[in-house]
Amino acid sequence: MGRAPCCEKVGLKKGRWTTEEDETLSKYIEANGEGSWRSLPKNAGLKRCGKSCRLRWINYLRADVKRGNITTEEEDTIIKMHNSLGNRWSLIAGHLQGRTDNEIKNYWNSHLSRRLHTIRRPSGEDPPTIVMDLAKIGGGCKRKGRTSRAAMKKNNRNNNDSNSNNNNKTLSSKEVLTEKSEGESCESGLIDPMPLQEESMRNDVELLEGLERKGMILDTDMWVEKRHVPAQGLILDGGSRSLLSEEIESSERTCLNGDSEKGILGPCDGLETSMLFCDDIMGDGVLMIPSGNSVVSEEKENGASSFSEGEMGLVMSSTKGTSSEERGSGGMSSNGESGEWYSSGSISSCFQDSDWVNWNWDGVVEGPNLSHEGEELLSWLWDSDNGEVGKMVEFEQEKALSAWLLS
DNA sequence: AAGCATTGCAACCGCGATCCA
DNA sequence: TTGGATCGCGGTTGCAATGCT
Repeated sequence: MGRAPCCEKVGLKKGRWTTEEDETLSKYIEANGEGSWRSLPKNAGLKRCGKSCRLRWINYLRADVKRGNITTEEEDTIIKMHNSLGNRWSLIAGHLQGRTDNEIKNYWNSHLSRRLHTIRRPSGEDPPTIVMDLAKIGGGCKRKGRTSRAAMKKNNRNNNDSNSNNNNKTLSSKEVLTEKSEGESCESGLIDPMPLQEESMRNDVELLEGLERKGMILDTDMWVEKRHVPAQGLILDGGSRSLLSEEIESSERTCLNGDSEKGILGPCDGLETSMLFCDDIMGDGVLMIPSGNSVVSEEKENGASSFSEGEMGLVMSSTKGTSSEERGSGGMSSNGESGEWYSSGSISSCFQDSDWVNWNWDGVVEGPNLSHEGEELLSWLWDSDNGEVGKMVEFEQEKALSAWLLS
């Protein structure tokens, strides 16, 4: 038996709320207060589900709901907090005055998630093959269809203030990101590096080379040509995934196992490689793990929900693949294997030695150690970003830490 | 001008958490 | 302690709005 419905659905109205319904709901709640959502529609004379009434009130009718566009400050806060907290929209919304979880969630899904990461592949012949830069996101190639409202507003703003962006102003990476993201054309995913990003790219190169020295796989060619999987795996972002997907799918030696809809690729007969794609915080992720282990099959059964918490840049060093269970929410593997993990909003710092943290699944679950989520939050706090964003969210960081501790 | 493609947002849905008798 | 009722959250869907061809 399933649970009882929250309300009698027969005869209830669905879809958009009319102004009359809004007025009715508002007047009733103003007179009687919030709560008792189940009985509210009947008492108020609304042919709506109680849940629908609650949602309408919380997301739209409440007096303290903030209208208008998400500001850049709010956007930065969202990004930072999402990096640490994952899809905990209500928690994030709690740090943004007047914003609802639904609004934050929608904004994330429609604006932020697809432009936070991308992959670059220099045309040069030398490795490293993969270069990632936070600011290289882009909405991809020129698209058809409606320009985003944000872009329209931006265009309007730019038209009104045509000189504002032509004065060699140094853009923050996010600004660059935003500028690049809206409907600009690109070629094969390659974008000329912005001056501001060159150092970051160098860091990426150095760090990725460092990881390669650690024996981790860094080179897509290695994957495509050698199909050799070292003892480690690497989660990449959506851009990496796309690139790898293209290359691997174009390879004769590769086959999809039919679970591609779930995001699982491989294992393939005769190959040593398995890949697990997972939706990640910033869109997509790729987890590369050795085939023949239990992780792949487990993930198939469980719908590849691992790593959906949204952490970015997880690096595995376990040879047996320990990460089959959900991370971040207590559902850790209990097989007691240990490894290393890292989380960051940028893969650049992902491979810095100092950022490597030894973890132990058992410890995460039951020991006094910080949970994964906590580690992430702390890593964010430790990662003293002296930039504007970092300053701006200091207070939010404190609140986030408090919220996390309380939770 | 019409149809198509795409976006963004409001709303719905299912489920876990919490409350309470 | 138990189980039903309710709340709250996050994922997903539907559709109006809008730009492009």
